[in-house]
Amino acid sequence: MVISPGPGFRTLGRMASTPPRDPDGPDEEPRLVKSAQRTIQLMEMLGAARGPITVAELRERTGYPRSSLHQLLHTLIAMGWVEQTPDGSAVGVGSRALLCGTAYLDRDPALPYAIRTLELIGDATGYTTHYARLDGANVMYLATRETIEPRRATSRVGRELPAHATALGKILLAERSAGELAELLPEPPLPALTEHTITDLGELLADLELTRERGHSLEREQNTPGLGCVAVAVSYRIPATDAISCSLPIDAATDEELERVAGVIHEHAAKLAARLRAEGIR
Amino acid sequence: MVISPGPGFRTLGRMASTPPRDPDGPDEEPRLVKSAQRTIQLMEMLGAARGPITVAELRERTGYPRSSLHQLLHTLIAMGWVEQTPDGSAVGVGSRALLCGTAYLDRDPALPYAIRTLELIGDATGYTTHYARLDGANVMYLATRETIEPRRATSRVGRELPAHATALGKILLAERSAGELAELLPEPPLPALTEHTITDLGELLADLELTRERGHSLEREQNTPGLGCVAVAVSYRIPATDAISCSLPIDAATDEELERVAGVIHEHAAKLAARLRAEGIR
DNA sequence: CGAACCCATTTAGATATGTGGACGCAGTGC
DNA sequence: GCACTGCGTCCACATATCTAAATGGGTTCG
Repeated sequence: MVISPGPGFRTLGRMASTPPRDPDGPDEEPRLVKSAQRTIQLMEMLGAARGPITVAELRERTGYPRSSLHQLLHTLIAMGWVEQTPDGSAVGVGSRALLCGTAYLDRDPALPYAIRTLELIGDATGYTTHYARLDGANVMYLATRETIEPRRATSRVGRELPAHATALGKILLAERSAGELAELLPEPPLPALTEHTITDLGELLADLELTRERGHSLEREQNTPGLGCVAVAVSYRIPATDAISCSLPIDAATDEELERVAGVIHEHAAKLAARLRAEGIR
Repeated sequence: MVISPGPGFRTLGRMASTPPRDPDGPDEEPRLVKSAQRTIQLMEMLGAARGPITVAELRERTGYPRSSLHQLLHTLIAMGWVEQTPDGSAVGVGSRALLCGTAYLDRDPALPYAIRTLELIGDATGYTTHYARLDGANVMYLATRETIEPRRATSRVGRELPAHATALGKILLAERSAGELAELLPEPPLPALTEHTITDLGELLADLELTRERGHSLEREQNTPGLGCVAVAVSYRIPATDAISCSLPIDAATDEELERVAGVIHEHAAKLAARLRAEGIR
């Protein structure tokens, strides 16, 4: 029961009750559900961790009070979205989360076509091929067609890499206006994955301009030592959100070879886009 | 990192798989968080759907009041776990959920070894190979090594199929005692995926007995028309939770060929299990 | 052995959320 | 054009959750 205070004061606690929030964001969200937010944040934190992490560490990182955290974890464990290590000392993402997350792939009508295209490109070039989508400032791998030597480290479906450090990302960034880029990209300096990653914004913009003229994007060891990449956008949306790439061992990544591979990808990507448009997939 | 399959759970959570719908019993639920439960149930419902579904349909299936559902959806959309179709009329699983869910795969120390084993078996047999784990009454596919002709329909990582309808599931069920099976399996009749699926419990138990004697499990068109399967357990846990299978076109699935393939899987599965035990992966 | 510490759980009061109904809008059928 | 229907949003109260502090069990160290 709340005693309504004197004149002028009708707030219950809504104004003063934003302790752990961005004080800079002036845009008030239309009342998000705190428990739901925390639930999701917990899952994301568990997902971002290398392996199982202890409850104490979770508490530290989230700042949630002990009892609140325990209640949430109990709920998530009961539902199979969080699992405990056999000794019960640490927690990690559970199998139900995998089941649900991969449903994202099923939902995507473009993917079956994309996968077929990857097969064709893989056969034609002999290199590992990827299909990815721009997700904020990152690219997310949606499908992979490995060659004999699997490079699991970088290719797993569902993984994200910074867009500016990948050929896939750069061809997609090249479709955006300067304003969109400013909103999309993180504050410089851009994070570096290798010593070749472009970290300077001006340099990136110049590279994007070259990419636009060229029609495909290139990258040499900018995200993974020993690998080079060439990517082409799949234009079934404007701006394009999806792209296809081939990864080459750095020794094979000569200008001529990259050019040749780019041609192959271009051809298949154009056919794929035409097919998607024709199927009404937007 | 161990899925606790039914029994074997420890202190924290009780099994509470359903929404709060039985107030009659002596419910000693350790107070699950309602918003968190709903959040997860929403995600699971979205994940189980074929594609995007309308809010109205969600409301029908969940029974949540309109305003509550909208608040939750807003929260989930703001966090990227739910996405709206371009016209805003329907919702589906978002990309962040994929990112988080696939982290389950990264967390599993056995998987890198398993993937290498799949490559070897795939090369040796020429068939599509799967690595899967028992998850309740289902098997969950954790890794796949496709051959040229991808059978995406059944093989996607993260998907689950009823254990009794798959070779992978049957070899794992064969490791369980009658009591465990009774707890694990759904009420008969067992759900059928094809006309060949075993739906009778007695028949299944007889098949499991044969499987035990044989050392590997067999299946012909019990889950997918046109496909047969043979599977062997990976014994690095007791009872085994993981298994490896090969899928053969039904025409190729003669007794002799299945026997030959089983031998190959057996050999590699034994090596894999030995390696996992030696690495201290339990 | 005991003190100090860390942790999961419990509790009661302080907040945040859930709920049903009201409202305005848009599409539909007559 | 109008009533009807279904939807998303808003509101205020009833309810559920969150929080901080207290509790009790376990482990570590001197």
